[in-house]
Amino acid sequence: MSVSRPDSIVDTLWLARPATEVAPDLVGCTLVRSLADGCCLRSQIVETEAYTPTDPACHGYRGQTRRNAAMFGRAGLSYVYLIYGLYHCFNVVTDCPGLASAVLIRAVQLSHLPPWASPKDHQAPHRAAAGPGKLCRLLKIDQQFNGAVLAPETGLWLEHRPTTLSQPLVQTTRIGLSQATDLPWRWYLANSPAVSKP
DNA sequence: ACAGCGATTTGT
DNA sequence: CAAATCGCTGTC
Repeated sequence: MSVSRPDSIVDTLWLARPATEVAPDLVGCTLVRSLADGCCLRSQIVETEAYTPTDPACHGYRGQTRRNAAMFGRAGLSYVYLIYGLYHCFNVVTDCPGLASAVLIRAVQLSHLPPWASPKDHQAPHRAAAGPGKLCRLLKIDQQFNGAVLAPETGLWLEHRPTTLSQPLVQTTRIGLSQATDLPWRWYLANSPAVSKP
């Protein structure tokens, strides 16, 4: 008899592929955040971007530093970094150890907002986690998760998506970059109100 | 050392 | 459109 945890992604093999293959497959997956007080937040990933070792826009493109070390780790780790000194961005590490490869989670949609969501979030609930910095703030994802394993034990993990997506997947260019702006490595769920920039 | 800038968000 | 504000990068 094994303890049933059928939905959590214990196996990380499917993440050990190039970020450009994993990124579209992460759309539609559930991102779960469980907090020490027992509060559990479930959200659907609606927008992702891929970053690869040969990609000038990738943080690891110019080699490993203390900040980006996690993205050189094994698939299934989380890479969290601070942007503009005040927002965190959350990535799922992919591909083989030694390769700087990750998928940025740009937007999620929550079924229920947590108590600490702002009044503005409640006015437009589907926009509350529309953006990489906003979703980290809302899900309380910060540097403590940098390099952490994505698993129920750490309080942050993935669950498989349904076999068929509710909407078609759209592939476009990435957002906010000054380099490699032409690579079509952004994916999002068509018609989703939770996407950072439809 | 130090200036400049970024996978962002918000308010003017 | 500018501010907020930390860490990495290139240059002096």
